[in-house]
Amino acid sequence: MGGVPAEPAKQTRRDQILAAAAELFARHGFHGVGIDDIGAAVGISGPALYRHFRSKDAMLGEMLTSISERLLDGGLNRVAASGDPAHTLRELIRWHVDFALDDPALITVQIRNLANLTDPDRRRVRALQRRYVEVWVETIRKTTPEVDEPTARAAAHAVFGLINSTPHSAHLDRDQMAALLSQMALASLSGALPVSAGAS
Amino acid sequence: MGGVPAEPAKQTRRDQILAAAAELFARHGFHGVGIDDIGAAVGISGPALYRHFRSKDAMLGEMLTSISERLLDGGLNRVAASGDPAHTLRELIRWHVDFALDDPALITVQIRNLANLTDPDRRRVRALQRRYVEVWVETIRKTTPEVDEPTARAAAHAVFGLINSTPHSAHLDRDQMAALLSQMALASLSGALPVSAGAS
DNA sequence: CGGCCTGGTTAACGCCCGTTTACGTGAACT
DNA sequence: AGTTCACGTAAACGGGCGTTAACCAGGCCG
Repeated sequence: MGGVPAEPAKQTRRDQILAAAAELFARHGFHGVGIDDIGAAVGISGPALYRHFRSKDAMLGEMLTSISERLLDGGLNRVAASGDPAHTLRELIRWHVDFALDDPALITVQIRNLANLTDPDRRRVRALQRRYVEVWVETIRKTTPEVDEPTARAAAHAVFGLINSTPHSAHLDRDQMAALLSQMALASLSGALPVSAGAS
Repeated sequence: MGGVPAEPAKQTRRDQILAAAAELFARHGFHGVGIDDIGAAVGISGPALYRHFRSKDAMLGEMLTSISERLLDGGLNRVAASGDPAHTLRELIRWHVDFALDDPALITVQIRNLANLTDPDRRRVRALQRRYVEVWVETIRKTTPEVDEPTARAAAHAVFGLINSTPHSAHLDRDQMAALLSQMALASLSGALPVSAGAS
């Protein structure tokens, strides 16, 4: 018990609110959650939130921006610390899988509530997301130079969809889930990408 | 064109409204779309919609129910008309890919707006979705009997996520997209499923 | 011709909910 | 001790929006 509760205290309230709000937004959607609900979730009631955030939209904005930044930063780090592209790709997959498994609520919110962002916030978030996608595209094309860029981009989106499916299943042990998703992601890329058949 | 416009005429208004509403819901979210917006999209204005639907929630309910029914029916048909499981699986993939590519708006709505359904509607939709997942799970387990049921279910969800990513990319030719998604889906299943490694 | 059903219209109602205001409290610093 | 500031509270405001009401045009049937 007698710990050192000094440094978490600074961030606690804001972050606590953001975490609670993320959970609620994920479950009920942005408009399905009232300001009072969010307050209640952290023990304070209603308009007290305005001591910490300018508006409800600002909460969502900050939430999605920070998610996108974290994703992008993690991706860039994996790429920077890498050897061959194949290894980098596996690292990217592992990174994204871990993220999705550790914060399913954030994933859900980011997917479902982009439309509820303020215009400038949405631009910011989209820009970050695009850069993150580019990290994947470059890595994919280094492992498999035959694929053209649009295909690589579509494949990246598909893999995101695959990994982000995690909030919908969730009835598997975390490690098993991580292994399954990683293997499927890798297989979907290495097994399908070189082939660009013309099916009609 | 002296055709036989008898039977389409009956459905037109309702379906036209549903189609327009689906497009709008997909883009702006259920609450981001006003009743007036939907009316404007089909040339009538506002409350005229109440001649065709009991409420705005009823529109969403009917929309999602019919999507789920169509998906399930299509799945059941492919399974019924099948030979070996491997072929059935490819048919299921093709079916889902075609659906997602032909109606990206419906896919988006179904993913993003489950939470906005009325409780009884949500139960109905979820029941249909579960049955659809079971169709996949059974087929998967017939092709690869070693995998346990929870894993097969998680894999099915992952494949849905992969295929349903289509609204996010969409900058590829339709046939190329179909081929890419089908190949990735198949690869993710056949390349990863037998392997159930214990990663830590 | 005259009534009825169908599918529109516009205006008004009423609620929900984000936001603002006015106010209170206790810790902290001078 | 007194001022200040961080953090809460409860009450009032105001707009947006789903829904309802009242009304109307036209096709069809008797």
